[in-house]
Amino acid sequence: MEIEVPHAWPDDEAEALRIQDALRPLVDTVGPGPRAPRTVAGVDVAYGADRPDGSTPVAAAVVVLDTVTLRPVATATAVGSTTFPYRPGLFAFRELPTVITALRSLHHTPDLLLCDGQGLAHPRRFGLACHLGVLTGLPTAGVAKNAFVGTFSGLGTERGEWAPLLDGTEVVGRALRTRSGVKPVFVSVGHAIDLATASRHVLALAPGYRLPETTRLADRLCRQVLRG
DNA sequence: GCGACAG
DNA sequence: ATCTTGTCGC
Repeated sequence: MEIEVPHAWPDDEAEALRIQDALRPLVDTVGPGPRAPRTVAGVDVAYGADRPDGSTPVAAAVVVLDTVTLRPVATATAVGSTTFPYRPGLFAFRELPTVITALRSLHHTPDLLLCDGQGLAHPRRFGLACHLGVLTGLPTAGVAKNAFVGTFSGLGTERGEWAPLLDGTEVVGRALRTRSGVKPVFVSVGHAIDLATASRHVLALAPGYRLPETTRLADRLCRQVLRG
């Protein structure tokens, strides 16, 4: 698919913050997004050992699933390297360049993109999923294994139950139980979709494990690519 | 000032 | 994220 990147990739923190500020107003937090997506893509990145020159090997994978069969219908991968260090809140600048490369080689445009990490549940309301949504124009949502900002309480123990993720009084996402008795995942809006719709799709994509099949398959693929 | 901090 | 096999428990 075609992706226009409106900014150069920053090499320092201050520039990265400026880019987030500039792109944040472009996020569509209303949606409602696809009610019945036919395909959903999972995106993930794996890292190798830091090189002596300070760069880090990166492999990105995109796996498109048919929402009915939950089987892959298309995949794309890319390898690269990063010099941007890991900084909570600036995660996207470390991962997105290679992810964009992979997406550009994808011969299919999914109805929804699920990212590993946060969307609006971010200190400046512009997590990885928001950033990728703005760059691609596709509906996106974040599915994180841990909360970044926000707290929740009163979450039931059964699969399907959820509790709002609150940052002060603002709902920034949702703690969603995808497996009974197992730690929830943290869903937040990325772009062009609403929270309830995004959560519904995440639950449907995770019939057997805590993480949705999209991210499980993307995770497996990028690790495989990183090796050889 | 101290600790926390998506992947 | 990554370094890593078996193992305790439902």
